[in-house]
Amino acid sequence: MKVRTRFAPSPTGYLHIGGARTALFSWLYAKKMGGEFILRIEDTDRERSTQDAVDAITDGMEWLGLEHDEGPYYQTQRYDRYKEVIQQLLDQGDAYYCNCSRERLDAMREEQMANKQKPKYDGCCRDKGLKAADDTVVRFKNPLDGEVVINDHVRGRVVVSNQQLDDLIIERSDGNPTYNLTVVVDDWDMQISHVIRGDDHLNNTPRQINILTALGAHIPEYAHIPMINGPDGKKLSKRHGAVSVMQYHEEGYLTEAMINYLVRLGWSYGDQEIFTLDEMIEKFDIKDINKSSSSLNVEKLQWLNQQYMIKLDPIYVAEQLAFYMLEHGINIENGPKLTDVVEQLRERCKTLVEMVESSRFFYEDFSEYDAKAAKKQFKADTAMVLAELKQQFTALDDWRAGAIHGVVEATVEKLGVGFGKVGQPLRLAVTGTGNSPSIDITLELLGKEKTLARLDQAVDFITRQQADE
RNA sequence: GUCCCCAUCGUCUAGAGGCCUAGGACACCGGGUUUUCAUCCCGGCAACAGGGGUUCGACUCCCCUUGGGGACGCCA
Repeated sequence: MKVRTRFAPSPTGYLHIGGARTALFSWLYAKKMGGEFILRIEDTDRERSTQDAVDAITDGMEWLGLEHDEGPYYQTQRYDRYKEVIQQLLDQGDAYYCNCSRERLDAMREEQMANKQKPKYDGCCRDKGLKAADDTVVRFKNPLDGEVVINDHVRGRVVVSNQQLDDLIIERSDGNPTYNLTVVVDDWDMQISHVIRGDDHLNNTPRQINILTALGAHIPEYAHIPMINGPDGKKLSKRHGAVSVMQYHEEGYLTEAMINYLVRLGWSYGDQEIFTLDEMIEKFDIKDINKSSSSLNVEKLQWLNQQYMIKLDPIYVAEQLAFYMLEHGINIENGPKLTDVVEQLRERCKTLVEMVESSRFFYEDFSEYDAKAAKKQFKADTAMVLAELKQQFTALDDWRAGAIHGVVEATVEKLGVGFGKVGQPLRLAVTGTGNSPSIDITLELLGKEKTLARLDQAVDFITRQQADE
């Protein structure tokens, strides 16, 4: 049987990190097995489903590179089919109409809780033979006894007694089908071979298997993967910051790093930490997925991101960087080539957004210096050092790192001071901060004109500073 | 409350009864390279939740306790 997996989000919000990983695992497995990956939008909750959320999810999938081979299917467009299946269930006596009021249901639940029982529908209308009416729902006749066995590929054998289950609603009084019915019908119709989903659905699985069985449908393989917790080990929530995968995009992470981080969360292949996409596809296997939930750790993501910035082709990284430059209002026409920036800064930055900020001085002038660095580097005699440097640089025609380095060294010698007395003030003067790539390369990329202007500006600044004291 | 699931360093994880003096990675702390900051290299800190079994032998198997998570909706 051909492997067909699916990702079936409900469009009620952004694509969160847990969903993204579930999608990744499904996608990887399909790719590995030469199968297909299907995208299905579960939008039967008309109150909460929005087009914006659909867009947010597809944007996230696109950013991660998780292309689907089929779909997206929308459940709201398959209502005729659900009706048909509900009718079939009704006809064969596996479903019935129920007119119990919400009040009665609520009261019953409360009483059962008070009696320390598991709340469940009591089957009140099961044998009443009610006809369809405005206030009736359709319930599935769940088997009264026996048990359902799930041979989960991650969890192993899970057994649930039918006595724990109840007759769930498959069609609301407004005629809309419910989740447990639509999933079953879709997984069946779409010939899904492996249902890979979050383990919050493990409890739904026995119900779904019962419906599938009543329908005479083939039961798919199941793999319930654990949840992802926040850095504090508690349930993921907005308080933790980045829950939406697109937020990581905004913060300057590469999709390669994100995918690599995600795949290692709950899955491993020996001691290997870094995987190319092809390696992932080759080495991924459901049986190697962990059973326990894991917590998010941004430091590791950052480390991976830097590894990828260093490892990937600078041309590619520069293309990514261009997006952030624009986003952060930097005109890249005003400075060095982005590939040069990438090559010089990738070992000093964890994210592309960081790289934007660290390279800003190449493109934009500034009027303030890093206070701490200024206090340390801009001393009374610094103006003289910088003035001397300016004079030397003005006379330099060969504006390349090697020659620039020579000038700095000559100045150090001429003034009879340590390199630190020259290099650091120079760095601060041209970048506004205490750190940058090596000073000669920094100057080469910055250009002669800007270097001279900034030396002037720094001399001015120091002179005024002296006057103030 | 009832049912289901889970449990190795702070975090991600290796470990399928002897290979474990429990390995790797991130983070952290030292040291080296680097006339800035990083990168890189070397070293260090740090875990089998607790208690019972089974076994010649348990991180590995079973049971209990504890702790965490999930489900219990005319949400998905």
